[in-house]
Amino acid sequence: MAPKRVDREARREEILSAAVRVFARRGFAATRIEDVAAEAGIAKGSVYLSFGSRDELLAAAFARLAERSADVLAHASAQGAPAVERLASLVRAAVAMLADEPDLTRVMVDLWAAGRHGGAAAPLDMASVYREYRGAVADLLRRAADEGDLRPGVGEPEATVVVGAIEGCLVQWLMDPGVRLDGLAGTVVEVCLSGLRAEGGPTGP
Amino acid sequence: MAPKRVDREARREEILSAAVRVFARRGFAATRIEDVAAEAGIAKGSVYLSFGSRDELLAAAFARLAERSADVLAHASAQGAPAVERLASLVRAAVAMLADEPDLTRVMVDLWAAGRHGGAAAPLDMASVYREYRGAVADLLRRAADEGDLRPGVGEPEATVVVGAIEGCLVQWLMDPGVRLDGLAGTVVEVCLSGLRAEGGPTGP
Amino acid sequence: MAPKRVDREARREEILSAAVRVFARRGFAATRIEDVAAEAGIAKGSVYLSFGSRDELLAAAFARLAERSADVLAHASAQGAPAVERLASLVRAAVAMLADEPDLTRVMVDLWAAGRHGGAAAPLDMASVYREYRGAVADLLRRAADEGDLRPGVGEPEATVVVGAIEGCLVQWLMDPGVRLDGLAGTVVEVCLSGLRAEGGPTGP
Amino acid sequence: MAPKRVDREARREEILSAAVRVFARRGFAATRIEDVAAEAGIAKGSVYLSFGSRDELLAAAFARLAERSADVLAHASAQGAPAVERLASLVRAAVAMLADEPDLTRVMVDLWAAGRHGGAAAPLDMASVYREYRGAVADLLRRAADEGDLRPGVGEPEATVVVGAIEGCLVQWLMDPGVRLDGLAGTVVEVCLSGLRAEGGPTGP
DNA sequence: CATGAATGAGTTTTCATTCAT
DNA sequence: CATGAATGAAAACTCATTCAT
Repeated sequence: MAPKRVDREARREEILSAAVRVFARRGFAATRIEDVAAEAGIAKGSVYLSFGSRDELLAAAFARLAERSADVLAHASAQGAPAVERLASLVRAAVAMLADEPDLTRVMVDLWAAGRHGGAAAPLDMASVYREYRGAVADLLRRAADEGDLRPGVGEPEATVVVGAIEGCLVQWLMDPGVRLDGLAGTVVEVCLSGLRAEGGPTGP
Repeated sequence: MAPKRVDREARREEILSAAVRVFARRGFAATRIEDVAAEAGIAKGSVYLSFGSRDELLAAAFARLAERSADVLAHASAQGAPAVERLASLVRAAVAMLADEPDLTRVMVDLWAAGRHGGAAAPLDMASVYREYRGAVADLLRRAADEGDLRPGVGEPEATVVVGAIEGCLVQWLMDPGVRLDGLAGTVVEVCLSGLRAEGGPTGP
Repeated sequence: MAPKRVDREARREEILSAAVRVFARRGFAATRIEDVAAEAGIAKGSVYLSFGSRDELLAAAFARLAERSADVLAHASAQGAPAVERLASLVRAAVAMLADEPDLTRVMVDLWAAGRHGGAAAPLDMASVYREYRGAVADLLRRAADEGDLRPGVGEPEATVVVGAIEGCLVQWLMDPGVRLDGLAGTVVEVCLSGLRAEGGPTGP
Repeated sequence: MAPKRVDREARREEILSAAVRVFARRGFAATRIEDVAAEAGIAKGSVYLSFGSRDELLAAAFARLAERSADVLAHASAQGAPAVERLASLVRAAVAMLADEPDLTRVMVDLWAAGRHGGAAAPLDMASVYREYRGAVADLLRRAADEGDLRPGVGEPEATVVVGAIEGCLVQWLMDPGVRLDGLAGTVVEVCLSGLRAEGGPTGP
């Protein structure tokens, strides 16, 4: 009976992985349950032994992403280094996570679409995920300011831009795989934290 | 014949606007031709007098967006002011365009989704749109560096981040309307161009 | 627009009639929407222009039956003749109605089945139909007793048996078409009202 | 080997009883094999060790009913009392049987439905059951007439009405549990055999 | 041109039945 | 024998698209 639990869960993961691969390839909208089954090497009906509906597959993909995001945030909050560095680490970890799971990352756009309207079942609370990212980043920004490494007054709006920079690069990569995600983390840190202006150059826009 | 052309075009625009409104509300996936017709106050079949298919409606929405983007870029390249300022103007114009057309902006996520896979007819060349934005921004970044306002060596990667910052904030707003787009442009300019580091603070990451 | 209403209604009736024919032939459980469409000479999807679901077809059949029943009862209550005679008329009218619509009558058993459990949509309030029949019969029984034609004390239980006699003969006809419905009304009246006992024979069981 | 046979048979009966309970509750159409298995406390596949198919379960329920009916008829034909009394006994026995097995009785409507069309395997020969009932009743009616207790000329048609009265009351009870089956037997006997007309009242309709 | 009824391909979902463990 | 995961046939229902009026 113990193995049952394991098998059930393992099978669920297998199917979900297959689903994520197909979603990444064809997009959620164009993916039929049968495509997922074929990718997983099982019969159509078997998908329903692990997932209640097509939408539940997308919800599960979201859950996987949310879990990865939570991991990233958990690691980020555990250190004792200067806040700027911890912030840089957070950005790097977030990008690394996306790069580690390119298929899940490619599904992101479908999660956004499903998050905005609702496929009944799970509301896909995308909002929370970003809220937590922003919160963590804003917190580190403020600490870094306190530590004198960033200018005073930074907060939520700046955090939105930092988080946005990552997601926005992601969008460009999704639309045009020619855009590289490689150096992304470094560039984001550089641009957002160090700034682009010349040493001694003008301060404001 | 002239009025015919005008009428045809006007009707097409009316329907497209109706479609964009519904797409913004329900999402493209959940929008049926009949919903668009109802929103436009016409009969289902009449939509087909202006658009060849459901996908063509989305393609037209994309075209509208692409057109607005082109306008933004056209304006940006016409001035004689310092490049940093022109860059700031470009960011502001891009954000203003999105804010001016919130419904079209809300459809963006569906355009991204359709851009990534093939919605039959028009491939929705999202890639080009962002490529042009990046090109324009990268160009201005380099000029600004030449003019001594930004540090040397800035280019495509930095442009990707700047463009990404805008799109990424947009994503957050789409997921969570609580996020404000108001001051966005200013913050993006501030963060990306001026940088967040304290005056005299550390230079690199 | 007026013709629209008529056409819509006429089309609905046509489809319903087709459905009743197929239900009578194959039974509701074994009838696919496509069978109904084929019988009506239209396409599957067109059935859905008039009926929201398969169950709605059965509900509509029930409505038709309920309507016919109401007609029967309405006529029965309109006369000035002696109550026994009006009762006999009621029985005859009820049987005549069933004989007039043999297909609808054959569907009865499916309506009973659906009435006992519920195909969501319409609860198929079979109970009311029989309640009204019993009420009308009980009423006439009491009047006839008052008029001295029937023994005193007759009421609901006897009405249940009278109504039951009709339905029960129907059941036997449904199971075995060899059973004739022809003289049924007469026999029911004879058995129930006049009784089977010999003149001057024993009174009670 | 003997115990094997017994066990097999006992298990079959257990499952059948479970099936009848579920059929009574949900109706045959809405009952899945899994529901039956759950009610019987066994696994889905195990049902197939005793029954070849879902329809066979219904057929078995029919067989159980047919068996009970045969018992009723067997007892009825064994006595030496006056035919009217034996007839009254038969009616009472038939009603008592139904009252003893309310779930099986509730399944009746599904048996009727299945009897009228072909549920594959066994044709559920409902017709015979009623034919035998009618035969027995007609026989007793004729004897009672011969014995001078009922008027001459009674036969099949009257038997159909007597049998029908029982089944028809059953139908009303099925549709509306508020209808009581308690005094039913007595009322049927009273109405059909003694008649409702006032002593010395009019003879015919 | 405008309409909306008609069509039928396409999908999801269910569930009886099988069979390896 | 018992089990329940796996299968895939079957059906309901949807909706883009067409076209007669």
